[in-house]
Amino acid sequence: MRLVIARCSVDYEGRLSAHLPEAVRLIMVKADGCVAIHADGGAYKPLNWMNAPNRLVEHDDHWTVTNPKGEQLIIHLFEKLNDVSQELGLDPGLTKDGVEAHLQELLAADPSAIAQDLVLIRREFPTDIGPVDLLCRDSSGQAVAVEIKRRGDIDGVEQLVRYLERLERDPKLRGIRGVFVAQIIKPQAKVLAEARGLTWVEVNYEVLRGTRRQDLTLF
Amino acid sequence: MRLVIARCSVDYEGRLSAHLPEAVRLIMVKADGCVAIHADGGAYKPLNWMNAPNRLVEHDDHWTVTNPKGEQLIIHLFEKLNDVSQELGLDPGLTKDGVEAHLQELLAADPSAIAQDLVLIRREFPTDIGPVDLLCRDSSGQAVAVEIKRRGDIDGVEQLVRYLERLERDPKLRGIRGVFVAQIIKPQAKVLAEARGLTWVEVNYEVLRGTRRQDLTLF
DNA sequence: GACTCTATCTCGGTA
DNA sequence: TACCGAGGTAGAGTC
Repeated sequence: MRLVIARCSVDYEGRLSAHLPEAVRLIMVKADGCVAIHADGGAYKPLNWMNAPNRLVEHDDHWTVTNPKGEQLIIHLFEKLNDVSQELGLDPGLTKDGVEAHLQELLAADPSAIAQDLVLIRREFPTDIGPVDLLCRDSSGQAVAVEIKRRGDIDGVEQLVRYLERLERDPKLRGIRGVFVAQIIKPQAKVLAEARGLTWVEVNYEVLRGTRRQDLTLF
Repeated sequence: MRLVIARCSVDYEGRLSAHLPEAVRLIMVKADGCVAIHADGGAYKPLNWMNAPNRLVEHDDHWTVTNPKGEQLIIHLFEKLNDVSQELGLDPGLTKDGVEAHLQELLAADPSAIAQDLVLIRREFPTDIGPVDLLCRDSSGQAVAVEIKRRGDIDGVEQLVRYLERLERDPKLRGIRGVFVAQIIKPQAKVLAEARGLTWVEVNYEVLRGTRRQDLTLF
């Protein structure tokens, strides 16, 4: 990794045009070749960047970074205040807990957290436009498609509607209904879900995990 | 801005749990207090981070970063390889050109670029599931909802369909029709738009801007 | 390679 | 402040 602190101006031409007037900034060049230009504030997103793969050419007073799509970043350097290079080596990578996949695991293990009478048929039940998170049946034998999100947004409702359209064509699933499940569901998404004839349920990850742990320790 | 290159391990507890095993990484601390931990690859996104506002406490062998929501980042430092501090000063900021907002401005100023007989009623016309980009009328007095995208995708078509459903309920807008406008519309989106009874128009940003400039200089 | 979907999304706008 | 929508979304996984 190379870290250059310099007074510079930057121009990006690609999916849009963007210009940064002259100021002191950090230019970060990683081992994979990607370039990011950071100001001294404004969270982790750089002001401008170019992902790998790309070609970086250093001239006297400016650098050009070009990627295969023809997007281009031009960095004009007026004054270099610092220039450090350091090998970091490969990173072992991040492990996460508490994302949508975990929510899905917990609910698959115990669909009654969604509705008391639900029984799981399959996780990631395939349709020709992608897999439904959970396919269940209720006590009346009715098929139920469940879409799970960490945050319930309008997109998720649309996704479930698309799946239901497909699933309805399967004679074995005729009359299938949909449940939209998330930790928090936005008001718009609730309105849309109801307008589309779906029900929605908000669940709590911590409580679910707690319940599940109890289940596991009880037997 | 402070740049520390160190052998470290990192734990984040907050919206999820995340763990980084020991390795050499860049720790970036910006003037606003935000902290980001970068590996030497994987584009511009850090492995772990904590946005401002937060409180950073440095102990001998570890740092803790806590934000007001109770999220916490703990960085264990095993070996410091580099530690540079440099004032960058305030950044004048990025100027962009060619985003959806500009397209919307241009088309609001001259809806005839979409269809010759269109007259603007309102920009960002509100519905209970969000605002429609443009609400217009045509020469026959018919209401027309316009959804504008930089890139015309299936999502945008569905968005417009949702708005039309809502708008149709307003007696003053009964019979409203929809036009989907973008610089480039994907074939799938064109097909879906037509299937949903919408018309679509591809517009050219450069030409629009040119036309508008001409308008302005002509009078 | 194209498509799909998640995200500690980030970021800006607005009520 | 919270909510909503755009993004050069990025990044991961799948087909």
